[in-house]
Amino acid sequence: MRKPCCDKQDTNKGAWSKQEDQKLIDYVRKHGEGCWRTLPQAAGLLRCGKSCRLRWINYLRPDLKRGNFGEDEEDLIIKLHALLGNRWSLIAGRLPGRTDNEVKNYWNSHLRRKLMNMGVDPNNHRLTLQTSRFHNQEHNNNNLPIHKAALGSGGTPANQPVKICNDQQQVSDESCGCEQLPDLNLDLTITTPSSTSTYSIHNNNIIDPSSIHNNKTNNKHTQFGFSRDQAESIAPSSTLLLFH
DNA sequence: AAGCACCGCAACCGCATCATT
DNA sequence: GAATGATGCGGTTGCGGTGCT
Repeated sequence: MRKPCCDKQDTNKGAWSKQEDQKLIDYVRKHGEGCWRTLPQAAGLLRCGKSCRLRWINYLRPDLKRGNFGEDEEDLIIKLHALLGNRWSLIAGRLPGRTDNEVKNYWNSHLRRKLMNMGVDPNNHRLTLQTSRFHNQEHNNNNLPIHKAALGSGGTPANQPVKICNDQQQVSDESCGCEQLPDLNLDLTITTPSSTSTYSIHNNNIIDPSSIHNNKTNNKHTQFGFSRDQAESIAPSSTLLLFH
């Protein structure tokens, strides 16, 4: 049986005070991140290490970008969620200055609803019947990706609630009478700001340029922020089609 | 102005994963 | 390979703010 991460009797819980914040900031500035377990005592905080870590990462870190998410960030989150699922830390890793908690909260409070209003199941990023039709029509009308078109300002289909085929149930294109989805010709490229390398997803194949060099790293995670295992386990979804 | 409902965010909790011995 | 400890992650909760009646 594992010991609890801290002695809960002697720790504060709940909102952080300014003094606590300042202590944490001072300590991390002096000693850097890490050793979260011993940090509270060393910094004179009556908090558990996990709590300190969370506070620092989600709120006190100097490189945090606070404020509303931009449209491009929204787009990226949706794309990445379609690729990665609820791997918030990986998604946040692609958004400079954003934390996993922030991205997760934003997804749950804004983007989920937006997608649902667009007739996209936020869990599997598949279109439902009504909006498939809408999508086809929309797609024919202009070449904007549906997310761009729908999330953009003005005249969004989100303004017009869309009937979902079947509550909580993934609706297959076939069962809804939609035409078969065309063969994927998806070319979604992910780049890191610090790297010229990319993962390309093309025709359902994930191409990792680094594999060419066969770098033997022990790291589970690649420099791209997610492992090849993860990337390879990603199944293409309808949302990705939207960006086709 | 008061009560209520809803929403967004910060924080907590439990489990998973990684590193070390 | 097993055991143990530290850290990271994702789901969930609870509180405070805001808008509506």
